[in-house]
Amino acid sequence: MAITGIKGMNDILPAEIAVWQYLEASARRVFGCYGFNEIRVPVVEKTELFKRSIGETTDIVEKEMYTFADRNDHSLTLRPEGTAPVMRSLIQHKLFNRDPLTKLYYMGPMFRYERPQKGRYRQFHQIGAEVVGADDPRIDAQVLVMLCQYFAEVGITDVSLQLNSLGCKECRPAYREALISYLASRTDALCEDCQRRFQTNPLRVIDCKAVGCNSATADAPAMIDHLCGHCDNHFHAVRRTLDDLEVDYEINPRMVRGLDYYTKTTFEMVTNNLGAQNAVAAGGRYDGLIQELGGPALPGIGFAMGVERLALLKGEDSQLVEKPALFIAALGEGAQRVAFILMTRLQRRGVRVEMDYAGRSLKAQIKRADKLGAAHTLIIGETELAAGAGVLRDMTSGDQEPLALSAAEDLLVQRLVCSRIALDGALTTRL
RNA sequence: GUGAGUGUAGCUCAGUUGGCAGAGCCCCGGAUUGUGGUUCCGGUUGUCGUGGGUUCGAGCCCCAUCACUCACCCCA
Repeated sequence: MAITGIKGMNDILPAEIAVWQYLEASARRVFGCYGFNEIRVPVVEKTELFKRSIGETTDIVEKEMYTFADRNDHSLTLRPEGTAPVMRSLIQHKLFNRDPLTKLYYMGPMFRYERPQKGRYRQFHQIGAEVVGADDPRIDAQVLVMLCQYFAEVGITDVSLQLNSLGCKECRPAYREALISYLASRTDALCEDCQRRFQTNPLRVIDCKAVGCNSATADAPAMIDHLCGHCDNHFHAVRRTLDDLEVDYEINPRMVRGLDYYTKTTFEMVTNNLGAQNAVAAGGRYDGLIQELGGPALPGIGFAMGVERLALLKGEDSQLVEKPALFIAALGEGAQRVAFILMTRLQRRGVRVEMDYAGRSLKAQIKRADKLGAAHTLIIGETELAAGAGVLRDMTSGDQEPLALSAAEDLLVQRLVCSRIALDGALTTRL
C-alpha cells in the first residue's frame, strides 16, 4: 500500500504552479509599489498566541487548530492565520522603533482542521498584508485600494468589495446589548445554532445564512448605526476617501468577522463563483491587538487572501506556463554531441532550451518541440553538421533560415533574450 | 462534528438481466530518404478503491471498510 498525502493537504503539481507563481509575483509587485516589505515567520507558534489574539471562543480556536505538545510538553500550534504571528514578530523585534509606520506582507501555508470542500482545505495558503502604526482613515482606504488593484492586475474581475464597521471597545458593548435584547424577543424564529449562540456571539446571528435567521433579523439594529462619534467619523472618512479614489464598494452592515480582534473598518472581497465559499479576501482594522499581545498601543489594519481561491477564480491560463525559447533537434551521434554542448551553453546564459535524448526521428522531435511550445527549433543533422550551419525554424510561421553553428550561441542568446523581453512586454500590457 | 454523492487505464468516463475489461484524450510508432499543429492507420497502459459473502461464474448483487467530492457548519 503506497503512502498517500494527508486529507485536505494538497500537492501543487507542476501543471498548476504557473498560476501560483503568477499570483505570488503579482502580489510582490503590487504591494511593493505601496511600500510593503515581505516578512517570513515560522509556521509553528505557541498555542497561547492564537488563543489571545483570535479569541478563546471562536470556532478556529475551539475546534480547528492543529495543536500538539512538543518533546518538552510545550503546547504548539500550526498557524491558522498570519496576522497574529506577524504581530508577535513585530513586537518581539520592536519593528515599530525603526519606522513609525510599518507595512508588511507575507505569504505561506496556514492550517485549520476542517472538513475539506471546494475552496477549503486543511493546509491552505494566504497572501496577506498588514499596516501598523497609523489609525488614519486614509490608511484604511489605501489598503483597500491596493487590494482592489491586485484583483484588477491579476485579472479577477467578478468580485465585489463589501465594507462594514464593527466599532471599537467604546461603542461595541452597547450595540451588543441592543442586539441581544432585539434577538431575545424573537428567538423562536432563529435556527438551532443561533438560539445557542445569540448570547455568546450575537453578531454571528445577523451573519447567519439560514433563511429563518435572515428574515428574523431583517430589521435588527446595525453596528454602523450605533457607532460612537470617533468610529462614525472614521468610517465616513474611509468612505469619502474611497469615493475620491473611485473605488467601488458596497456597505454590508451584516458582515461579521470570525476573529475577535477586529475593530472599526472590516471588509471582504466576495464572489459567487466559488461554490459555498464566497470570500476570496478579508480583513479589517485591529486597533487593540498589538497591546493585547503585550506590545505598545499601536493601531493596525490588514487583510489576507486565499491563494487556492484566487487560483480557482483565475483558472488554468496556458499563457502563464513557461515555454522553451528553443528546441534543438539533432540527428545522428555527432550532431547530438554538438547540440548538447550548444544547449548547455545557452542554458548557462539564461535561455530556456530543450532537446531530445532518445535518438528519435526528426518528425518526433519537432512534434515534441511543438508540444512544449518552443518558439524556435534548431535542426542539426548530418548535412548541417558537415556544412557547419543548422536550420532555425520559427515554429509559429514555419519559416526556416540557415544559422552558422560557429556563431549560433551568441546569435541565439541575442535573439531569444529579445523575444523574451517582447513576451514580458505582452504580459505587462495585457494586465 | 452532521448529511448526500462518487470510486473502472496517466486523465475524463461508458459498461445492458451476473457471462472474455471498453471508448475518447494522453503517450509511442507509422502514412516513399529529414520537418510539428489537421487527418488516417497501428500499438502500450488495469489490484474494476480494499476485505469478506452469495453464485458454476461478480465491475455489476449483499455486508463491512477506506478514500475522494460536494453541502451543512466555519472561513481565506
